[in-house]
Amino acid sequence: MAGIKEVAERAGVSTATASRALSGRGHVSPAARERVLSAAKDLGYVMSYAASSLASGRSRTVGVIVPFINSWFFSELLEGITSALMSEGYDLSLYSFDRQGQRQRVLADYLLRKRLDAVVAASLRLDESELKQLLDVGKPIVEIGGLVPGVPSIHLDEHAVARFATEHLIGLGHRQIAHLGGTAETGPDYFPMSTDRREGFYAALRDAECEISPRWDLNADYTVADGYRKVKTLLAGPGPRPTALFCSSDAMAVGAILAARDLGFTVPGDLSVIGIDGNPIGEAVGLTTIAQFPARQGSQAAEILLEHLAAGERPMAPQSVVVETDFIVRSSTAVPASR
Amino acid sequence: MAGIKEVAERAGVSTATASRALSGRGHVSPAARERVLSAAKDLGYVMSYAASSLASGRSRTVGVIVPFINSWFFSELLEGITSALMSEGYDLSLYSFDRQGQRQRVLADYLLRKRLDAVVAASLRLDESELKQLLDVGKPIVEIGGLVPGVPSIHLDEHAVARFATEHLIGLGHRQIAHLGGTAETGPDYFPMSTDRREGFYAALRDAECEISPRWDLNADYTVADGYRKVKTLLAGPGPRPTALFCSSDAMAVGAILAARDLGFTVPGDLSVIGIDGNPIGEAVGLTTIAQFPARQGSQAAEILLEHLAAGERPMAPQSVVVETDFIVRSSTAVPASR
DNA sequence: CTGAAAGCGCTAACAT
DNA sequence: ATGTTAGCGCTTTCAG
Repeated sequence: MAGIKEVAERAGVSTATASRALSGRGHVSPAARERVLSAAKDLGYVMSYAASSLASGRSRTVGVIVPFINSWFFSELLEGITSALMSEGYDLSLYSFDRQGQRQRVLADYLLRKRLDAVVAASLRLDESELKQLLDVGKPIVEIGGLVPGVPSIHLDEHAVARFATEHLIGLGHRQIAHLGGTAETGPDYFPMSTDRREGFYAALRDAECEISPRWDLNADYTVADGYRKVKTLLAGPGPRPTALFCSSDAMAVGAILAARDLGFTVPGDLSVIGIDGNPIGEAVGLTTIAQFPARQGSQAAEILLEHLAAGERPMAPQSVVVETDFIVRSSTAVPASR
Repeated sequence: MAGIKEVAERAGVSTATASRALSGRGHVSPAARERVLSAAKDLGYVMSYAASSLASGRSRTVGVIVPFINSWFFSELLEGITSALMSEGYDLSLYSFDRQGQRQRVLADYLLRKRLDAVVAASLRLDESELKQLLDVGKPIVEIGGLVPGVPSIHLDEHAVARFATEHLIGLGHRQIAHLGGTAETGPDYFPMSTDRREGFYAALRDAECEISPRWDLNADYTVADGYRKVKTLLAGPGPRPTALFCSSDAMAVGAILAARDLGFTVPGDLSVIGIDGNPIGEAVGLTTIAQFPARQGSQAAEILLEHLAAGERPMAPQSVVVETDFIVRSSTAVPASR
């Protein structure tokens, strides 16, 4: 297998010039560059990343940490990050942990050493010392969907979005509105995702002086199945029923709609349902939702990092990007039936 | 930042011994090992993977190639691969391509060079020359869900599974059975996923001498939304309706059930529906399905690779593992209504 | 703009 | 069991 030495020889230049021509760093005469490039092509030259990385300190690899992969949001996110990274020739190293000392190992070993040029962390909860470590090492990092002081982040305005969704229901005339949020924690490693949404929801309720009932505050694990279960229990139970339901995710909202239908209720006739996400799964049940385009968030995060890496070593400005959302009105929300 | 040299010094041994103690390769006296390990801990030593990789030719990184990330099957797969890899301290490099020369670049640059120790390819269609390259380089590789001659693979017996599902419907008394398969291609890079399932379906139909109608042969893109659309068109259209429907994926089956319900049909009363996957999304609509546990497939693939890497360099035996499935009967299938 | 040469930090013979 | 030493293949000063 040909190395840079063979390429240089064939092109009649030194390995230094070959390296410069190949990497695009430093000046090389057009003629020399041309010869190097074609020599490389002739020989089927492929750079050794290990060697390059050892010598230069750059690895052309970005680490991505997610709480789990199999969820609509995070897999879309990954999709976006992957494509942004690949089109710049960067590698993506994927990490996901939720138990044991894996967290320590990943954060310490992988992030702190030359292995990674940058990190995108989704919902990752960094404590002070971890953050300090990362910043000390000078690794660019961006958070998606979580706030860590001092770290650039991309996220939606959870509070405002939840409030907006709730106000949509209120605007339609609903006063009895239930809340289906995410289960509190994904463990200590990651941010709970729906805390701010819950607050936005209640803020809207309070402003409109709607009744607030703890019986109408549900939590599920973000899946269709659990949303179905929890909402079925609520609707089938005794006591007054809400006329509308706010869900922290579309998947749970779909579960909720199916549960309502199974009990003989109509949506939106007997129950209006709104979700957050823009998960296509909602289409088939006509779910009204607020779309947040996670793939775009992912590629945006990657681009910020890539730009930073291209520009050089100055520390990252802790910018905070609030992503745009679309309000998608379908058929799951309507004015409440008059009683 | 401390290197192996400092660690060796502090432990009072040579770097060679330190290296051996740290990596576990070669013999080191318990005493020396102890001293090295504690010196490493004291200094917060973290190995440089670039250097290690350059010197040893091993990168402790496994490449994973998937057609896309955001689908239940592939993200479950990834989940399984990730956890198997992480628990052995391996890194996972994620690739996904569907256009441009990315394919070439990934296959040539990444797989052929020292960057990766092994590869798991999901549904990846390798042509002869690519395969030859990979085998020449001696990189262990396992395919999931696709057959490439000479490459070890993990997959279900698509034909048998589809046949089994179809025979379940036939066994209930159905004779008018429609087929909802996957759209033919994901591009030239990957295997179409449902070809064998389609054949198994028709084999069962032929054996039972059921009628076969091209009008009842649908294709969708594996999503709930598209399944919904296609089935709604079928059921709302003129002409005889099937009494049962076989779907190549649970997501499409869910779409089908929702479409049927929206048209006022009951499932399974007017239409029995069966899927393949074991996607939890089917739970909420009572979908009968054949579960295939992709996460398990992923970790199995990773374990095969890891074992091979641990054992040394002999070429991989092109074993072919057929994964187990579970038949999960819920409420979407029943005997046809007598007409 | 180009070349010579000194490493990057670790591993693996080889020798002891 | 341990130490010595020669690289792994590339990048990057530093001279020219």
